[in-house]
Amino acid sequence: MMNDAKPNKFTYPTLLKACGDGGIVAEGKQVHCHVVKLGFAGDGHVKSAGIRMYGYFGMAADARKMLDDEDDDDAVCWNAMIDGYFRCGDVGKALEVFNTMQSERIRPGKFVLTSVLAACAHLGALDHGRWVHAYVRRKKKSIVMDAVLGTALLDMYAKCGRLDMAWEVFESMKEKEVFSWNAMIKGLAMHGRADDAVELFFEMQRRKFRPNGITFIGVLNACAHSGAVEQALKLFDSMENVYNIEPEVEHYGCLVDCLGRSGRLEEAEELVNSMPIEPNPAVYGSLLGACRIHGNAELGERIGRLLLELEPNNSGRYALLSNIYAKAERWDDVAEVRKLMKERGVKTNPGSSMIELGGCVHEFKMGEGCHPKMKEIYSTLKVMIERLEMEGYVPNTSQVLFNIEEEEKETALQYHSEKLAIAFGFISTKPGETIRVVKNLRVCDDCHSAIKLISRVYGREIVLRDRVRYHHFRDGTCSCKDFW
DNA sequence: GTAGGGTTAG
Repeated sequence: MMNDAKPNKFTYPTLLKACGDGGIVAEGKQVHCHVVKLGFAGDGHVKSAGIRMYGYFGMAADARKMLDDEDDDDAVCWNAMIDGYFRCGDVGKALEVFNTMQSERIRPGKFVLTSVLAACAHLGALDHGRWVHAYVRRKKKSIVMDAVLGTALLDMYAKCGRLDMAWEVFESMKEKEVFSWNAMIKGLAMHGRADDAVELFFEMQRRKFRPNGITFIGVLNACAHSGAVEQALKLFDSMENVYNIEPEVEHYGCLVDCLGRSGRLEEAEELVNSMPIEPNPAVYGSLLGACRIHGNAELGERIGRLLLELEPNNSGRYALLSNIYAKAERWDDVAEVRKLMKERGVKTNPGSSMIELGGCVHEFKMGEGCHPKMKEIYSTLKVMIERLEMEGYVPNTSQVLFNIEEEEKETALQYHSEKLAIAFGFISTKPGETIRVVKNLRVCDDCHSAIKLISRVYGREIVLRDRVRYHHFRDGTCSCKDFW
């Protein structure tokens, strides 16, 4: 017989997976059609591979349709769906699906729990993450804490502001891999603990783990956010000389960031011009950010104009350039950048802050009044700001039309999203309880100084994660030492 | 008998 090579249901999971990995959408859809025609769509292996493929394509709705169409689904299918929503940027949906899965009495194993922890980490959903941790502990006979699950758990704690718990998990892990060390190093870096991050970098080598390119992104990042320029230069040089790792564009970006933040703008620019690989927009972005911090309008203008052509749709770049002009009181240029943005139809990226209370994630956007307690939140905030003003706080909103690196505009009653989230935290927690907020953009100068004061005046610890790092406010100071 | 799963960075 010559029919041996005819495709059967065993062929399709591999095929779907390959389409997903290769990002070939048209082919993938076609394979899916075949699968349906041949009646294989209900098979668990086929189904999970299809869901995963659509997730990789960024087509969450199609993935969901596959999940819902046939009812033969197991944990692998659900896991593909959770991961799919995560990839598509709908992290809240990922957690929702996890709940649906459990209501259908499918028991999560280590794979699902790992995906869920990644979603919690992203959202800053500490309570959800803690629940997973408790679940893993409860089921320790059936769920083995391997390096991947442990890493996801410690990463969740670090990204949710609990560096102490991240460390505890890390230390207790019997199985560690390079990525576990990387996650812990990055966690320390995010929290501004540069010395500890570098120390751990050496410790991993004493334990015979070889740093890789990602490890270096972690340590270089740590240096950038603590002003440890010499350390960063030394580490960067050692990449090739000692570790035989060729620096990639991201590593150059870290170094440019580090030099620039520390005010060594000439060296930063020199590095951008002399680096052996083509700088990407992120590298120029670091340089532009440094120009804002240090008020260098001359360099800022050159780099800003370049970036506006490289990335005409990135609203953050316009905001940053406009900010640099505003700082130099070049108001005509500020207006021109805004006009350019309007002409090109560039949409601003709205700031949003999340706070998790009672197992529920609340999201706030500036100027948005849809939260049921919005009235109370605004009046609380008004009272708080008045109190701060008595303590010497001066709202810093007069000068710039856009805020830091970003796009938010602030008027008397339009508070930045983190202020709204914090006010909501105040009316929803007991006195003395730590307030934890996660923001999608970077924190601005004004909010930063206001929150410092809030932490002192109201005796509250406030933990704020912005787009790149943590700020622990306590007793009038911030863990970033005002260097961010 | 053959096939489908999770982590760190960007």
